[in-house]
Amino acid sequence: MQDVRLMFDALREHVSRLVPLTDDEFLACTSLMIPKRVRKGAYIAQEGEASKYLAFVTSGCLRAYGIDKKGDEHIVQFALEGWWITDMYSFLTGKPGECFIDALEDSGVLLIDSGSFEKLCATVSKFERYFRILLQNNYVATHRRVLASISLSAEERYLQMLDIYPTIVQRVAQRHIASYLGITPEALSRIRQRIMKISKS
Amino acid sequence: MQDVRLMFDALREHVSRLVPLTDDEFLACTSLMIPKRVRKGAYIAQEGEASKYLAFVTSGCLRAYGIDKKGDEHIVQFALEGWWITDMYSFLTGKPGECFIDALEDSGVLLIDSGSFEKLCATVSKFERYFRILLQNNYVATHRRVLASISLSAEERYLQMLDIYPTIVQRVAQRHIASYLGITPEALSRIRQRIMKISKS
DNA sequence: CGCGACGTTGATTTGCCTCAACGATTGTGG
DNA sequence: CCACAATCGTTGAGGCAAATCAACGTCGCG
Repeated sequence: MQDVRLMFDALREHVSRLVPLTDDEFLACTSLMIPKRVRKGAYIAQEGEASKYLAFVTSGCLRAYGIDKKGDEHIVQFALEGWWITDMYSFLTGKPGECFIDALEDSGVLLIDSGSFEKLCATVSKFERYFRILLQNNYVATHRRVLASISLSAEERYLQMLDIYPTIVQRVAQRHIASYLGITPEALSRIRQRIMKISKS
Repeated sequence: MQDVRLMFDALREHVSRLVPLTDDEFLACTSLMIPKRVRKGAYIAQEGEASKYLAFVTSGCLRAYGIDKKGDEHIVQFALEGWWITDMYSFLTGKPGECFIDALEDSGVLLIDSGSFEKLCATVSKFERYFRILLQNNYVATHRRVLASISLSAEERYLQMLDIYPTIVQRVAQRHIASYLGITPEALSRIRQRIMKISKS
């Protein structure tokens, strides 16, 4: 695990990429964020419980997932270093959450609760700007995923994921990739086998 | 079609619901927005062409859709009165668009180009705030849709849509609903038939 | 070492797609 | 005002991609 200083450096680096910050502006945010280690398998949000925090991942990997009535998991989002993750519904409304968020690797996160988040946006307009831009980018990515899910075959969706998120495919267990794509682990195994054969010939 | 004044009233009404505005603040935005009628079937964005505008719908109904290599349409989003719609990728980057946006009914929209949009957000911080909140709400809705698409059957997705967007299901042609759900019109027809029978018995 | 989780492979089933035909509705030109 | 074409929703028959169920080898870990 990295030093707390390094965690904040990572955050500043990522914010500055979209919105340059002065030292003072960044300081306003560090005082509101709680550094935390999350061990592999540990949760930062659980369905049915209010999830107060928005998390910035400084190291490791987390996932957000829902559970259907058959008890199967369905991964809605992965978050590697430099990504934000939360149960947005619960974060915004304060109501019980709709999904689980846990760590797939030993990870480090910076947490901010919704009250502090609103205060930060209201006080430092550059942060409001930063999150507006971040959410716009997320809008593009998520709408692409929706389009893929209604227009592509399982194999095409896997190839698209390999293209867009090669790192995730490398680091995460295959059954989690399958879950993210909306298919069974067996189906993904066969798809990979098919791709191997074709690319060899 | 409604009077231009009414179109701006509708916008103000919707913005104020999230962020109260003074007359001056709202004025800054009216001067940047272009009112326009969009006849049924007319486009406000086309794939491959840069789409400069973000649109607020004051009346009628629009849709955003992509076309796959077989030539089939896949609807990513509907927008009724009070909704915003754009090809966000093209709007943000200025690059050629990824989808088409056209009107399903005679409609009225207020258009703002990306330059004016950025200026508005930079000048009037309440608008930046408004869009940040709007995008957060969109985040919740779109992630729910993703979860539905990877975890629910076609019938369950249809029932969910009936629950969340009953107005859209009423107003829009069935094949468009099918397209939005990622199924064929035939499949939707059979699903509806099955539901009718069950609810009658 | 032995247990459990994971990925693979095979056999079977199934939900939805594809293709085709049909009636109902809409709108269009003569 | 009516014939006509076009579009839409429905229904049926057959096919296919992916799910399900089951068995097996491998690996990491207690």
